[in-house]
Amino acid sequence: MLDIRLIRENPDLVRDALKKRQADTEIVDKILTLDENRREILGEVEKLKAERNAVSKEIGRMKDAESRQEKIAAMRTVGDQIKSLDDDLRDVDAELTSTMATLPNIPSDATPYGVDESENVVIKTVGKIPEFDFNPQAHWDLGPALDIIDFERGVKMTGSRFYVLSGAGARLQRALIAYMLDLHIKQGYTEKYTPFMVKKETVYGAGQLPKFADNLYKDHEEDLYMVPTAEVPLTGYHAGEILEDADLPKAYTAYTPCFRREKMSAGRDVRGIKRGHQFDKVEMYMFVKPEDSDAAFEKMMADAEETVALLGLPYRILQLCTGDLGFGATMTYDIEVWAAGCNEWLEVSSVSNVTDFQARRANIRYKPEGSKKNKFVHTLNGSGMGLPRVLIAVMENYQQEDGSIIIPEVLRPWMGGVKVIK
RNA sequence: GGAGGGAUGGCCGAGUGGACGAAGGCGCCUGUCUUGAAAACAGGUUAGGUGCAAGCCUACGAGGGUUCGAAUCCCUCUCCCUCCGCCA
Repeated sequence: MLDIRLIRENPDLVRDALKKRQADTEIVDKILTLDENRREILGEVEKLKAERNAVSKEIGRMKDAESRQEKIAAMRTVGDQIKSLDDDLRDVDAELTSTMATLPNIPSDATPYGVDESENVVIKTVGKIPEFDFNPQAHWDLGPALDIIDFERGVKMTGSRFYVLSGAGARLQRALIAYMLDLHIKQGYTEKYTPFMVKKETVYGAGQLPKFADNLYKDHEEDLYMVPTAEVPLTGYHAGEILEDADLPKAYTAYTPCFRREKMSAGRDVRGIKRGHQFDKVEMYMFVKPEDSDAAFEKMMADAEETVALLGLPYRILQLCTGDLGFGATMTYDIEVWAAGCNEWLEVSSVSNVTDFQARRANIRYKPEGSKKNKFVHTLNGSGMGLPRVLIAVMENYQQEDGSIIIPEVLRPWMGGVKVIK
């Protein structure tokens, strides 16, 4: 959610932001009209309410029955007017809010302009793309051969794009989760275990609703949503709260499964375990003072990078351009790892500075030291990281000619002595 | 799933139709006193909207209703607690 004042006072800034995102700008005019309309009605109804309040107090003190009745009758009319204006106000308010809710955040000046993902900027590439003296296999061949990924049974039980990890495969994923959480704790994050199902308001607060309604799984009986990312419960964690200046920044990490309905046709992009409807992810999340969010962004980015670097995987960092930026983000870096069998870069992490966009929706503020006025915090989120794709990269990059997979050194503490999956 | 009880400011808690944004206490802040602190005393201490401002409006779990007027009466919902049932 953007600040209505910003839109009111600086509509061109907002229009410009929408253009950079390749989005239509007429929504701005709609908002301006609704806002003007709202304030006009508000002024009117508040004047009437002030009158009613004053006269009602008078009535309470009046002794003379006749003039008292007169006042009561007069106020009955005013009451009707108020009711009708209040109805109008509610309608305009609701429309204004729902329209505002569809407006994306304003890209940072540091975000490069671009039309779509083809214009994202590669910031750096680290590590060498491994070379094999044999033909490296993709995980969808390696996995079933080692009996660590079972596609058929996943499909049998649930449907396409579901799978079962088995034996050392399941354990390897669990090792990755434990490795990531323990590393993030060392980096200064506090671990949270959150609900995996949340209320509509919680999803809305994180900015996933209304825009991504079609991509969410929902329990209609209880009106609960399955989380599409831990970002949702971690944003909701402090929703409606006023945080203490001294308690900031707050840095959290959480492991959750993520559930996404997104319907995509079968093909290269969804092959194997690249893009299931259910996947695991470890997330980093921060609540910071506005003046600290740039530095927090750099830290989170460094933390994400360390996570992939310690695994010994070749990776590259991309800065998203304005046309590819997520709905709530002002600036985003993606980390992609090289997958030797798929022969492509896979996105495993996305780190974003959301500024006050989620905080405004979820109403998360803090009391600045020595100031009376509460301010919205800035929030940042970053994956650290998406499990299936890291699993793919480990499997494919650490494979050997006989189809076995060497376990990276950093994961061995959680592998119970297993050094090679064969 | 059934029965009952409850929800008021940072916390405790009073308030059953009229000067109540809300008594009292605790906590916190400021001042007086003090070398300093404590104590005592005095004052202050919710958030949002709107307006150039003075101010005005809104909010006592949420939403609706009754009324000239609602923390207070009525309806619906949500959450919490106790007991029964069921259950990892």
